[in-house]
Amino acid sequence: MLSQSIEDYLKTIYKLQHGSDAPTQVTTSLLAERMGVTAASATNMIKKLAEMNLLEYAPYKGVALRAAGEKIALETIRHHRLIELYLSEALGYSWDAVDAEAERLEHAISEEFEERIDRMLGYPTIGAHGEPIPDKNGQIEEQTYARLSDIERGQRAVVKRVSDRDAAMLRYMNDMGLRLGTVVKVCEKAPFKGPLTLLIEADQPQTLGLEVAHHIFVDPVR
Amino acid sequence: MLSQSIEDYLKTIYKLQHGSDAPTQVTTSLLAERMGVTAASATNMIKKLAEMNLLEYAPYKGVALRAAGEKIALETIRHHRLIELYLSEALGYSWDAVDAEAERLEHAISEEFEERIDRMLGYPTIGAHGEPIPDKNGQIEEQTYARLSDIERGQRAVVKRVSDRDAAMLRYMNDMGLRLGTVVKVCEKAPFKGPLTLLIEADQPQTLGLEVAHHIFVDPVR
DNA sequence: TGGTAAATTTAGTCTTGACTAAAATAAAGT
DNA sequence: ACTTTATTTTAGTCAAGACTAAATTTACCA
Repeated sequence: MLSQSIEDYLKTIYKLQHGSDAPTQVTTSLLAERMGVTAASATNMIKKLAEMNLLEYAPYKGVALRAAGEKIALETIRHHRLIELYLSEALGYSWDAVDAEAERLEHAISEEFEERIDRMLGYPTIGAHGEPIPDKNGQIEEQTYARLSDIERGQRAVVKRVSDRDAAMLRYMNDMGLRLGTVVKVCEKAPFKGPLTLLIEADQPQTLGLEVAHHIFVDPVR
Repeated sequence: MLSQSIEDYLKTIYKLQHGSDAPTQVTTSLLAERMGVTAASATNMIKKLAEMNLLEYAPYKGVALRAAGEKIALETIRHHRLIELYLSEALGYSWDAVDAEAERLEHAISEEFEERIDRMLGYPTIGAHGEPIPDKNGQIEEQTYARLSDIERGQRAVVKRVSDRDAAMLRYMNDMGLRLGTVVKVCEKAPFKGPLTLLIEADQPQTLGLEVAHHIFVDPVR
């Protein structure tokens, strides 16, 4: 059994490599920042993971997962996303609360637990925030969506995924009435990176800062 | 936040102090054995817990929980038993599988999780194996039942609780058809600590070794 | 009551994964 | 191309919680 810490590092590296922010290289400092540790600590762990053949390490350059490391990362992500969805569907957790809870549970559950909630949820492929859930074999379908911030004025779009990085932002989006599948229409876009005005289904128009819109992924309609 | 290890020690001490096996003293070696560590390791932890005022420690004699330690123990036990019941009721876990899963989950769940499953289960007071579940304030109603091994021939009794110490034994009891609430009748008792013959409700009579019967707690009827 | 066996504690080590401070390397600007 | 700055790595610590081996205490029995 691998330590919780190792699983977390691998998961974080995977998400950095495949995230929508598309970093060229996964550097030590970036990883350290995401893990909430110092760069020195990250270097230590990187060396250990490289030693275990879980990743490719070019000192001073960055890291990349090897097949074995990616497998573990995907298993961990699968656990995380299944638990998030379960918390949301079966226990009524809100969008912004599932991540923190899943963060701890993902390291504690057995294969049996995973299988039971997977079955109970009907073998889902999309998580609570719209992320793809890797299957048991570690297969994952990474999707690429447009950002709401890039949608043209007058365009309508379906909310497909939201970033789960910031719980407060998730709560804000939730309180605005945004859900997965919600159809939104961009009514206005203020100039100079100003806020956009959004119409959510039959609701009243609301303004939304670019920063938030940047973390909402949509599929334009028509 | 206290470490997982500390919670486990406190929980184990509580169970030793209040268990049906009624040990006179909770000794270092007994605690070490239950925790699966060496006596030296147990001594270290005991000293640390005494330092934290969580328990009373008389070197070479034994330990006893102080109020603060008991509170933590009961919170941990509450988590454990709520999770066990949830796994059993909501996820279809078998009697013998809940303990191992709960053992890891109990340290990972939040207060919110606890509250949600508590509500979902209807604020239960009895756990999956018949143990009392401490309430949110750490109040617990310890019950004392007779052991099936002590029941006289011809007597009928209701299964109220089973020991959860040995998963294999739990599985065996389960496969025999024993459940909480099951009414059993002792048909025969072989001499010299021999097996007893049991009639389970409308079933065929079955023989059961004393060792197992010792771990089944019942309420005699009539 | 003294001697031995069993239980307990002490002393010292190990591993994991964090940290700080210092050294080394890479990158960027003049 | 050289210097400054930022990033990364190295070196050395620390805390938690386990371990083994040795020393100590208790308990029991002759």
